Amino acid sequence: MPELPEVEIIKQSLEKKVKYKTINNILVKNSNLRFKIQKNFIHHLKNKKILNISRKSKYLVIKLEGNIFLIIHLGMSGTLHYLKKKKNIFYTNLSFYNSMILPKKHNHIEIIFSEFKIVYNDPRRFGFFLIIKSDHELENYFKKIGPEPFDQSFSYNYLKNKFHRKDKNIKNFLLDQNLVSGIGNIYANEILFYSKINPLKKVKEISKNEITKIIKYSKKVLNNAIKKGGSSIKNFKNITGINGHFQDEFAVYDQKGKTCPTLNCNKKIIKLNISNRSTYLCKSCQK
DNA sequence: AAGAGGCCCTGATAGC
DNA sequence: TGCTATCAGGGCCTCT
Repeated sequence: MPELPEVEIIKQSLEKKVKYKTINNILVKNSNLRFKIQKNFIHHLKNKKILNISRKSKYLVIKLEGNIFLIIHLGMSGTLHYLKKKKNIFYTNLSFYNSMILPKKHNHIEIIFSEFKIVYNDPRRFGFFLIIKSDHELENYFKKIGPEPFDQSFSYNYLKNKFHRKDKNIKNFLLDQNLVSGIGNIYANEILFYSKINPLKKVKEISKNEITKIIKYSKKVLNNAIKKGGSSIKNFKNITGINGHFQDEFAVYDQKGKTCPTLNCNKKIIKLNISNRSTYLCKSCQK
């Protein structure tokens, strides 16, 4: 579900609630997430104060006392929910992603604080929680992950080198987290539309001018999505509170059959399947 | 050895 | 209404 902008929104709201707070307890109701919850998971988190919350591409990184890091990845369907305590009862107040009422099923992990708790819900269980025990190990964990579009190292020369003689198409390149991180299927479609590049174009064929556009629009699209609070699609039925609004501005994603938003282009948006991911484009604008 | 596709899993929706 | 098939925001693993 969440790509870089959604994880950034979650990070910001989570930070407000949990920074400098101490974890009282952890409840693991289902340890079978993408990866099995580690054996000493609870031990490493219990009674630890949260010192910092950061985001690395689509990962949340929570730093705790004692050089312990909790990595959370939300996979396709993971959401975090803030529940406030009143007279020893936890009330749903606000979720970090969708602001929906806490679903009845698939609440796998609860992180309990004195005045509230954070509940992790994930129907598909593609997400995971992982404990990392040192700075060194953390550095190592993210070693293979490519730069995010906001990084200095996501530069013209970086892309020029990575594109050189490579047969990969540009859509798959943007989705490969080892090459550039944080972009998922929605934003890959959007970035290529604004860059006027056909998703099937081989990266070795991409021009200098197009490289510049990819860099420009990767930042622009992601930044704009963050400003709009991310994209909330496929909402649950009972929603209260804050949603993201970027889905209202999709140029091509999920817009099959609609008219291309480019001025004076009257062609329809088409849908292709590339490596089993839905791909939307305007054949006339994207060459 | 790079690159494409299968697969992990549940739920929503479309079509019959 | 109720069945079946298809699809979904990710990414690891296995094939070729």
